[in-house]
Amino acid sequence: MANALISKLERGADLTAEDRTRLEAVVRYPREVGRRQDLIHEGDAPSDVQLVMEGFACRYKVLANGRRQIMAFLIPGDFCDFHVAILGTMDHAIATLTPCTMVSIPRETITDLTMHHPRISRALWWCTLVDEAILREWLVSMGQRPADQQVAHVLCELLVRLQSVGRATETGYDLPLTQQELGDALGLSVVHTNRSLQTLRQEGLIELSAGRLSIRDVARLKEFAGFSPNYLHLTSRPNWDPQAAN
Amino acid sequence: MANALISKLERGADLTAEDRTRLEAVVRYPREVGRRQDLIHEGDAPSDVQLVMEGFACRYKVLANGRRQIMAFLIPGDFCDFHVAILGTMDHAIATLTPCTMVSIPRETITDLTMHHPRISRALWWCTLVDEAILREWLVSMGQRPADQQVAHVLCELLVRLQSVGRATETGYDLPLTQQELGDALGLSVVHTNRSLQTLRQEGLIELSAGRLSIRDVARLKEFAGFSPNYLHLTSRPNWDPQAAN
DNA sequence: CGGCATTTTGACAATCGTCAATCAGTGTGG
DNA sequence: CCACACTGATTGACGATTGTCAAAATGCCG
Repeated sequence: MANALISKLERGADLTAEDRTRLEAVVRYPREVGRRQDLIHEGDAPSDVQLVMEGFACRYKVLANGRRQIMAFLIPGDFCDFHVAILGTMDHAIATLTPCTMVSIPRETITDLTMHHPRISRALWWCTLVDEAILREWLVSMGQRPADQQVAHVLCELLVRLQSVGRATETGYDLPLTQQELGDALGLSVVHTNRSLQTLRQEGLIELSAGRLSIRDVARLKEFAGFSPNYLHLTSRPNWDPQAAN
Repeated sequence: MANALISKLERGADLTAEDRTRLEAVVRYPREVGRRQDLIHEGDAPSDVQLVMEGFACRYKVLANGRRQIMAFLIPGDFCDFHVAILGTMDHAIATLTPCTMVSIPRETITDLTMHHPRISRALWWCTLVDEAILREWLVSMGQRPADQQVAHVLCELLVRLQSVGRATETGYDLPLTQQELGDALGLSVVHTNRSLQTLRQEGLIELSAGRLSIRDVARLKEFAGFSPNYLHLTSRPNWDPQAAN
């Protein structure tokens, strides 16, 4: 499977062969982490930045009342804690949802990339801003879409995101999440998440079992969800010449 | 009233006198915009970046069914569309909520600041990451907090944010939003927003009338809301020496 | 087979939305 | 000064969505 980080960054800026080589070097020493392991806790100030190369992870917060909100699904190519280099401490926790392959990048490497490699720096900015756009869309979903459309929407989003790093076919992908985890992400109870999934099945929109999602009619699912991929900014970057900026 | 942008950036990085002078120059030509004016539409690709110097604005999206979700309140010192320089097009719209004083910054100025002024660049990164943290906290609120706590939480957040740019006292501030606008931000109906505010009043936590909010017991309101300001990252930045990165 | 996590179902309750009416405040024109 | 219109806040009645609790069914793994 291709290097998900590079696939992703290529969408944010035109990298040169040298940029790619440099990035290859950065992700050279992967490590394996089991399922449901905390990677970073709230309040931590880690010195390395972690990157998901394989598997699913999530950002989450647990409230005093014990309720958990998952705020992002991290898939191959996603940074866990890029912010820490600038904000200092984590304001949320990160955990794996499945067994994952992770890479640690020293903070100095990040600083070097952002200071001396304008195309990579720009691509990293792009990643951060897309993450923010995804958060906004989740907020829209939670605020304004009924539960079944919300579920449909996140399934569409994962389809597009996983496709963009070569982890999904045209119509399906491995979805190794429990309904509890899905519900924690959508602000729904397990029971209601389950019933929403039933609706999608009964509508003939999806098949989901044993961790495998097959979308029976992608166009119809997207329409049902009100999904428009523009917020993922996968196409039509503005032209930009790093030399012109000097 | 002090320059809100500089107050804000100072929290993200140690600026030099020269940095401050440069920023002063950037925000020199303000313009006035009336209440409830669209500043940027979804799909726009503006060439300037806009900045709120005075007043309240918001990010929002309108769905096909006509429902609106406000995804951020923009207060003095906040950038409207910093992303556009890198993402190309707006994936959401921005409008004023009150009469506003705005400043336009050419995209080239932004590029110059980010490329040649490491402390300012870092401060801008800081702003983006804090915006993202605020979004995450809104997501937590919408997903896991009941309506009255949600209202209390956003009131606490605005208290702290407005204080940090000198627009709030220890216990209150001008809140020129209608309950409809508040509800659109929280994913609640007007009616339910109203009833949640009543609860807070009856609990003796706040007084709100004629656009002025007085918090009768800040500590108790924060406790009621489950508010912890850590996600705003107003204190304890990591030490960082721009020279060391070279 | 047994044990455990996960999914599914049913019954019921709580939260929240919708609709519609009323009330309060503000500004305008006569 | 008052009638009027308009916006926003508030209230009541009711219904829909979603949550909670508890139990049963299913699937997976040793």
